[in-house]
Amino acid sequence: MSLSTTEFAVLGLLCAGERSGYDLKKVGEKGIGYVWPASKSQVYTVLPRLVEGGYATAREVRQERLPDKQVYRITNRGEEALRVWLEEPVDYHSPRSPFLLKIFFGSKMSREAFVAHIECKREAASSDLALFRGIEAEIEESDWSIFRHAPLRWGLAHERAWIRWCDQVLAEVRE
Amino acid sequence: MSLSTTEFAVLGLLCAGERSGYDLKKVGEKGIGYVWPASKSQVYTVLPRLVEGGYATAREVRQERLPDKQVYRITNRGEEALRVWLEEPVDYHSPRSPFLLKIFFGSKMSREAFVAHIECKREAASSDLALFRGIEAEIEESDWSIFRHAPLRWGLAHERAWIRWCDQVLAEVRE
DNA sequence: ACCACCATGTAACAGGTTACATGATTAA
DNA sequence: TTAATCATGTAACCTGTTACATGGTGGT
Repeated sequence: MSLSTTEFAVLGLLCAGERSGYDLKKVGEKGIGYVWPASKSQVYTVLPRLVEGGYATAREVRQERLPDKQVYRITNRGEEALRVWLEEPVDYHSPRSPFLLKIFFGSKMSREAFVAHIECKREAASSDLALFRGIEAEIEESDWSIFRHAPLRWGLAHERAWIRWCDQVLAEVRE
Repeated sequence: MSLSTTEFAVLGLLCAGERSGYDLKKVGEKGIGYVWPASKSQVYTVLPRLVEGGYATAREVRQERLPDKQVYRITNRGEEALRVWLEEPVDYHSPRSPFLLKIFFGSKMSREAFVAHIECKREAASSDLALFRGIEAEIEESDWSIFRHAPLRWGLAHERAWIRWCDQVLAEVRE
């Protein structure tokens, strides 16, 4: 029985301590959210499978006022499986980009639509950049390790590269 | 009946003229391959669906020596559908990166494994960069439009950004 | 009164991958 | 003779998304 990437992502989050599905969904959004987004239902689907495979254990927690919940804890086996997976090489198949696909077929659309696409992408990149900068600022107070910093820095570099690219393309189209 | 991104990608390729499934698979590999890779079986699955929807027509071509083949041609309806889709805005949800996911959980792996990941990524980026540079050189002879140039230039910028990022991370880890 | 948050799940569906299956021709 | 190219498809499977379904608590 092998685990999916999402399952390993959940195991990774469980390393920080006991969590419910609901917690994971929230914690997941900020943090690994922009690296490996997972839908709520996917998280709930995955958790019992981890228990089944012996990678985690579940425990019911009774609450007053609030609904009862299932809380999951990673097992030794889970930690070991995570470590092994983490240390395995990744394969870098280029991720699909519907955006670049449209640009590629840019000759089949109106000039206005093409420009609009680039402008829109530029704005999206700007706003993501601002978002990442916000996170960066927060981090500087609390001190984060390189493992959190590095992906964030990629985010920053990536969005900046997109902005430069958009500007170049816009300049060329307008001349 | 709505089309998937792969179906639009195929329609886009069919704009250049009649093609068989086999042709598309090959043409697809170089060109849009690094922007929207499609497996052989996916192409063959998609083609009859395009015909069914009236976006393309199929015609059998008899060949001597070589096996007979189905050749597909885009219809007016197909061209129109493509144009409409192309001009629609894209949503930019951050693509999943198993690589960054592993980096994020870098504290759970050995230092050596971590360094190996970064070095490996750097090499992959270098070799992709070389590949893109090769394509760029070819292009300069034949003259390509901005629509082909722009995605390629993104590829170049992207790989260069990765290399810089890897170097930064390696420097930090080693100190 | 209404909305957001807590909390968990199921079912249907979409999109895609991998492996399986076949078989002639041609160049090294 | 071995492998690559031409040529097409099916079937099983995996992963993930969206919509559906429920219901109490607490703030504005």
